[in-house]
Amino acid sequence: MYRTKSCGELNLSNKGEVVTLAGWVQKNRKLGGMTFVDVRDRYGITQIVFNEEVNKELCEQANKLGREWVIQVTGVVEERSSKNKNIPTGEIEIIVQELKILNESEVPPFTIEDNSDGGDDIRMQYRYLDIRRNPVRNNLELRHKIAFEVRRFLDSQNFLEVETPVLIKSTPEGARDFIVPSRMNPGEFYALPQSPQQFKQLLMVAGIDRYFQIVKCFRDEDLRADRQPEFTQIDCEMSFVEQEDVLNIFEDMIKHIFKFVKGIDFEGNFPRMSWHDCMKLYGSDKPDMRFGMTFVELKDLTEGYNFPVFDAANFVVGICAEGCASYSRKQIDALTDFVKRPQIGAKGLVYVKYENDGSFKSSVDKFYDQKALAKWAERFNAKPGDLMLILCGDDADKTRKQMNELRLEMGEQLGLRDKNKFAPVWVVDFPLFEWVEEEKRFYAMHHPFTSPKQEDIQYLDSDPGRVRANAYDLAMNGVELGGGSIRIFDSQLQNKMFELLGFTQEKAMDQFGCIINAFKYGAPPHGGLAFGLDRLVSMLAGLDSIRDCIAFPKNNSGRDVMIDSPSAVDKEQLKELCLEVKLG
RNA sequence: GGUGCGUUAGUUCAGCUGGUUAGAAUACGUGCCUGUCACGCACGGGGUCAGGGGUUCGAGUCCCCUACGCACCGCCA
Repeated sequence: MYRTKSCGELNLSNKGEVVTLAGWVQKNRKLGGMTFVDVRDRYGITQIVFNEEVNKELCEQANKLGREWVIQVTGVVEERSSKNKNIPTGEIEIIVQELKILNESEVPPFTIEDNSDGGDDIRMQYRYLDIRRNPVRNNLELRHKIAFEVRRFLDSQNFLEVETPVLIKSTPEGARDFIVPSRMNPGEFYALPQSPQQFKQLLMVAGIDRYFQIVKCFRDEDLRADRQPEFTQIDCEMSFVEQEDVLNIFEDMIKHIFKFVKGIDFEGNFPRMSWHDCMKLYGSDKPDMRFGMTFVELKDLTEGYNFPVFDAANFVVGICAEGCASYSRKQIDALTDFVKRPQIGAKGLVYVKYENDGSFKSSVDKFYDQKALAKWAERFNAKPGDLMLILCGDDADKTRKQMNELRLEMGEQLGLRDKNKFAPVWVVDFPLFEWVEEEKRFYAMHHPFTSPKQEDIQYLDSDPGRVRANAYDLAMNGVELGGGSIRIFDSQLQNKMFELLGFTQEKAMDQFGCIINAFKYGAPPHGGLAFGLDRLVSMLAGLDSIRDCIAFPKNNSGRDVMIDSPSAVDKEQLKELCLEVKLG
């Protein structure tokens, strides 16, 4: 037996026991004839002591120990004469009788401590050392707990976890597929699933009326701090349900996770907001509801004052930053630069300070008198001391998007984006279609199986852009945690959708033939959703990047710098696959 | 495909307007130190300044290209 106790569990109640511990050398402190060594394992750190006067040979051996050597020690648990209140085992230490070096270690490239001196790059390259650190391991433990609670909750609700294949069929709609060549079928390829969408719907046809799966999904698109090419979804589908049922069950699931993982109770039900209102008030379909500062539209109030910039724009929108009238010229210039960055692309920023004496001071004083500005302030519901920030543009959607960035930046600056506060919102009534100008055609905003709202079916032909879908997202703190929809289960309506999306019958059969056929055999009404597990974990852990809660993540260019993938393959392998690589 | 920032010791960084031998902290090594726990003290080793090209009497510093990293835009049904 390598150990009788872990390095995190001993305390005064174990005084006098003879124990054996195994772990890594965290630190070696020599004080003259005495040597203290911290031994670390997954559970904690325990101090072991060597004394030259008691056993010189053992002490000399201890002095040779280097960081991250793996050792096994046997000794007696004793009360410390000077205690360390900062760690759970700080009241005891082990008087070592036997020391065995199980393995030596090279000096690690960075320090294995909570505040490591290593940067992201080198920590990813040596991720197996990084995971020895508490912050990273804690994230993995939290991830485990969340996945565990998801299973516990869904099991209690009669959901069945079913595995679906990873080698499936490529469909050109949506994100790019990762493709996998088939040796036994030369010239043909599998695709890795972007989601198990079709399979979970087929499971509904198969009578598995409550399905879920915690499953890897793959999308060959560019990465972000919150996007990895392979990521994990909590994928769910239910039969004989309406939107209301789905929202309620999964709201309960999210509440269950927060309660049992973090001890957080939400007050009442999650608010719901239509997609249209979200865009109008927040300029985003994943609004950060931790703070207000909602959009106020001003175009009508700006007209008739010969301010060329606003007169030339179709759309004028602003936010009111409470108590920010004291912002300096420098601070406002910085905000102007912020919105003018190419990523945001605004031409400029108009400000109006509502001074404490009740007067207004603005960047457009030349055009608007105090009376006009007072009317603006009224619409903003502004108080003396507030700062109004205004953007304009021709494209209302684009301008709202820019204002969204500014709103989030102001929320950040004012400390309103508290990581310990969680503000969920169900975004509902998404449009069914999205017009893609470059291709002059409609695309399914969610996916082609999403059902239109019953009352909007009448506009399918005349005004497709007006049709709303039974689709929904759960947003929290400005992050899209998940989303889904009620699916079409009527073959005729499904065919109509394919037609509107520009699929010929042949193309629809080629890509979705299986599900079209399956729906001929008694498809139940069904719907579902999927949550991003990585995002959920990062949210609960307060992380800025989902990488920090993934054991072995990929870097910005989709590379695993630890195992150095992707990589070239042997010519023989390519030959077997009938493939030839030609780099442009 | 694009934009911005970055690349200097094992690591994290500083290095000003171009000017002697490129610094700090930490890590590492050696010695001292009997209650440390971010131990302390002393000494020491450690650099292709990402790579290439250019400007200059002179480049870590300025310019261009390439590579890599991070953030973002496009993209992500």
